[in-house]
Amino acid sequence: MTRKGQISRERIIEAANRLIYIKGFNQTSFADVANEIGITKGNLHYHFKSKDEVLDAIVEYRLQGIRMLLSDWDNEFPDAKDRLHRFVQMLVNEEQELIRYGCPMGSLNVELGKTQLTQRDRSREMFDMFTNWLDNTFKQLGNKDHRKLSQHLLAMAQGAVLMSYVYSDADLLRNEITLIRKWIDDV
Amino acid sequence: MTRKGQISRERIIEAANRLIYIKGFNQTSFADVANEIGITKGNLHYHFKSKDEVLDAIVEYRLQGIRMLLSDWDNEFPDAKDRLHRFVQMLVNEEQELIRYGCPMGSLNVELGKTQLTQRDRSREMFDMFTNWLDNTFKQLGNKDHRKLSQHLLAMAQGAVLMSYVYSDADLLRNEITLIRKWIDDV
DNA sequence: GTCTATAAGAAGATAGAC
DNA sequence: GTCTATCTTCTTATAGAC
Repeated sequence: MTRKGQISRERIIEAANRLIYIKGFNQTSFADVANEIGITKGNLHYHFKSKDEVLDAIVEYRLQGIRMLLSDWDNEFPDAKDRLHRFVQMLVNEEQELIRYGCPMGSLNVELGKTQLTQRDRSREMFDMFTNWLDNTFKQLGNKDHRKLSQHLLAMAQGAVLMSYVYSDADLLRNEITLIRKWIDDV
Repeated sequence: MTRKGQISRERIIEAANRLIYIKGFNQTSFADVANEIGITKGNLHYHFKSKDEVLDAIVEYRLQGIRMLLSDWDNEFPDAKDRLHRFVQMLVNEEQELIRYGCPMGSLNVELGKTQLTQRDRSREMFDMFTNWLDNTFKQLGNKDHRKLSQHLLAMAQGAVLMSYVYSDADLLRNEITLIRKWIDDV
């Protein structure tokens, strides 16, 4: 693949990723994505034969991002509890986007889970990545119920984001974050 | 409106409500709904001029259901804490559907919040109904932070349902329910 | 009220010129 | 690689017969 081709492909993935987060997968058309970056639908189809392939690329792109994120956290925070707090800090850093558009991972899974089961299976890997990372972190804290704890932390985070998204309410999110932090301290 | 007409309208709303829960709003077409109850698309359009009107009717239908539900709980459980536990019991009773299709209220709001803001505002009233009811219940328990507590309980419930839906995992849901119940007891 | 027929547009996808 | 043109299918919606 040529250098120019790689750049185009990357631009498509980034634009599609953003649009799908904002508008949802089924509400984002080839025309939307093509328009966004100033190419035609035909050209887009040269790079991706189907919408399904675009989704595949987006999920892979996101997985790669999560992989790097978790790797960075592992390097930066040797202490397990610090890592848990870093996880929660993500909700603070992304506050505005979370309130406006919800969790990119959660909303995509909810949407695909309804009717696109195959695609949903792939997008679930994003959850797996966080679940497994949290699982290891709780294990390192010596907790026997590490699996349950990792799922519970994810559930609290998802619930907090969903509610603050429903009500477009930053205070709601901040209050939930406080509660989650207390929970982490008490674990 | 004739008796026969009312029956048809009711049947349409119930079928559309179910399909929209299972498939999502944007993925449910007029043809789907018409097929489901054995009428034609043209006939459906006689009863509802637009898809938006169908959604309106569904939201009103659901609100009515929630209104009755909460009213029943108020009558059956004079004790505030019993009422909170009755709320959580809903997650047990609806376990299979929640795991398969998620929360009807949460998933609809997530979907509409992306691009259909007007319709989303209406569907948010379902959340308002629970929020206000829980708010009153916590107030009755004499808690100063009643608003925060009601939002937190809803957030935990939504997070629990979302995670168990993502993983199609009844055990995950049951474990979360146990934690929520403990939280209620400690409030 | 319920039907058939049809319009009008959007969407995913393909073919072929450049 | 990128474009234009076209196809097909689906979806919302309307018109008019019965």
